[in-house]
Order: sequence, then C-alpha cells, then structure tokens
Amino acid sequence: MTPSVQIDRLHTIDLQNPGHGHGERHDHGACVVSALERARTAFGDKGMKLTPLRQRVFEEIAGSHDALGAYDILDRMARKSGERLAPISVYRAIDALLAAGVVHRIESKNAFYACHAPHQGQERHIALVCERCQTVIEVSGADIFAAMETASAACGFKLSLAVAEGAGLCPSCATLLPIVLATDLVTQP
Amino acid sequence: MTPSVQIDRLHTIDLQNPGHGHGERHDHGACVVSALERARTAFGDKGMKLTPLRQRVFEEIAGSHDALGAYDILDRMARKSGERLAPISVYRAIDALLAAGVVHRIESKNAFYACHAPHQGQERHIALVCERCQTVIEVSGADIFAAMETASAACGFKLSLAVAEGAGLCPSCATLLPIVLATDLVTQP
DNA sequence: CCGTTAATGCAATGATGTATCATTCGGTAT
DNA sequence: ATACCGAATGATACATCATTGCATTAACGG
Repeated sequence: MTPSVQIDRLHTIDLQNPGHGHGERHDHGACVVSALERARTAFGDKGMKLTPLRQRVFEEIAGSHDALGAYDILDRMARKSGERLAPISVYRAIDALLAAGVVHRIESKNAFYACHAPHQGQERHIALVCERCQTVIEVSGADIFAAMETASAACGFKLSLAVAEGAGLCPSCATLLPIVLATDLVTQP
Repeated sequence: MTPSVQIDRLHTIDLQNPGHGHGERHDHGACVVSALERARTAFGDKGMKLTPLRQRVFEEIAGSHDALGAYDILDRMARKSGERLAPISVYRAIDALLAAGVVHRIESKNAFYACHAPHQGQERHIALVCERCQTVIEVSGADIFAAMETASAACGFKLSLAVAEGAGLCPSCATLLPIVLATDLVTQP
C-alpha cells in the first residue's frame, strides 16, 4: 500500500502543535512578541521605520514557523481585518522586512519566514524546510558560504550573492516518521 | 554621476559576443550540436525519449548561455516557427529535460539553463549567474553540498534536497568592468 | 490490427510579482 | 500657519510563472 494513510495520520499529530515538532510545547505568543521586539530593534538600528503595516505583515510571518507566500499573508490578514490589501502593499512591506533582515526569502518556495533565532547581521545561516510539517529551521551556513566563495574564486567568479537552502525532514519528523510507519505495519496488516 | 553610461557602454561590448565573455571567440553552433549529442545520450541512457518538441526546447535553452524563463523559450520558438505553443507544452518538455539532467533550474530566477560541461549524474555542481552579461557558469559543488549535509546532520535534519546558487560577476565581466569604469573616469571628467 | 501508454494540443485558471499613478502623512524650512 | 518634500500607502491594471483537466495523437508491444 502507499504511505498516504500513514502520512495523513502523522499529519494529525503535527496539527496538535503546528510547526513545532510533535512532543514539545511551544508558547507561540511569547515567541512572536520576542520576534517583534528584535524586529523593532533591527529597524531602529538601521534607521528604518517599523510602520503599522510592516508590523502586521511581520506578525503574520512570525506567527507561523512555516514559510508563507505573499498571498498566504494577504489571505490571513484579510481574514483578520475583513479587508483585503493589494498584493503590492504586502510586497512592499516584505521588501522592508527583508531589508531590515528580520525575514528571509526561500527562493525554491517563493515564500518568506521570520528569523526566530536572529543572526544579528554577522553570521550567515541557511534555511532547512521540513517536507512533512513545513517548519523552517535555520542553521549556521558559515562553512557553506565559505565553500561557495572558494569554488567561485577558483574560477575567477566574483560572488556577490549566494543562495543556499535545503529540504528534508526536521529532527522531530525524522524520528517520528519511521515509528509511525512501523506502527502501521503492525496495526494494518 | 551615476554609472549608467558606463554600464551601457560595457553592455555594447557584451553584445559583440553575448554570453561568452568579451575577448574570446565561441563557436556557438558547434557548442549546441555537442550539447545535443550529450542530451541524446542522456535520454538514451535513462530509457527516455528525446522527442522533437523536447529537442526544440532544448535547442533554445542550449542556444543561449543565459538562463531562460519558460516564456522566453516560448517567445523564441514562436518567432522561429510562427506558431505559439501553449505554456504547458514547454513546461512538460522542460520537465523531461530536467529529469534527464540535461538542463537545470535556477530557483532564484525561475529560469532554466543547459549543462554545457555535463556532470554525468555523479558530480554535483552549482550555477553562478553573471549579473552583467547573464551568462551562467557551473562549478563543482561537492564541498558545498558536503557542508550543507554536515550542517543539516549536526542538528538532526535529514536533508534530501539541497539548492545552492550564486550571482555576481563572471571572470570576463569582473576583469573588464573596472577597466571600463576607470576609462570613463578619464574620458568623462 | 488493437489496446495501452506516453506525448502533445488546447482552454482555462491559479499563483506570483510589478508598473504606474494618485493620495496621505510626518517632518521642516520659510 | 503654510508650503513643500520625501517616505509610505492605496488602487488599478498588468506582467510573469506554472498547473489542472480533458481531448487528441503518436508509439509500441501483443
């Protein structure tokens, strides 16, 4: 049989605590508040303004540990406020958030996520997207970007912009998935 | 003054030999023919068929050393044949070419390029896109993907798909650009 | 020759992103 | 005050990227 049943079952587990692993508890409200605090700081430091619109957009992005598309954000904001912004408004807000460095773009998904563990300007990170629960986690990318720089320089290419991102199974899903599959083998002969 | 004039001047130089550096000569026809030969082999090896449509699409992609968007390909084919395919036809052909491994996608540009130095399945490469002349070059990415694997494994993430790509100045543009800018400083006080 | 599968054609639509121009709002020089 | 300026937002339209669903044709093995 195909694994679709198992996947559905796993997904209900995910939904108990969306985007945050399976067993852990996570105070999402506090998490967004602290992200917002860092965002305020980042905008201040750069002489930029965290306007109400930008803040609303940031709250949507930070309020999920998934990467959201611009139109997802648009939908969520419309559901909350009752009125729908023009796409360009959200894109402009996103541009400011990107410039401030408080959100990042996942090129391979055309989607955006908030830094929850901020790399204050200095350290480079890469995004890893879980294909099961969609959570985005960031890991240090120093070695990766160094390797890209080395490979580029070796052929005379002057690298000014590097993209690196991955997809696969996050720690929670990687450990849980085999268990669920094995369980199914027993319970569904 | 802004560098726009310099950039335009440089661009005319680029156009003398689009996508292939500034001083070198490049037999583009032969280059496409050999790419096509490798494509035929790749399709054969994989038990896939290089159909006429797929070949036409491949020729468009391989006929440029830039990365082309699907609608660019569509436009070019329409200009040649007089009739315009539906987008889906091109996308399906691209899917086959991607599956055969003879073209690759640049996620950060939503565009496709042909391998001109084929890595027959085994070695991983990354694409570097020149921001001046748009040429795509590929360099070995073994170290980069190894670093991504290491970084992922370190945090328990099971990486199944990795994307790495860069943008900057290709060797030709990197050496030519400063010269042109310096020349302008002299000739346009 | 027939049935099956792969490939293509065709129409519509969804999804993502931008150009252009008008308006609002907060500061600030006069 | 008020007149102006620049940054941010609003509004409409459009451009670009990609897929769904279904009909048709071509290729291949019996």
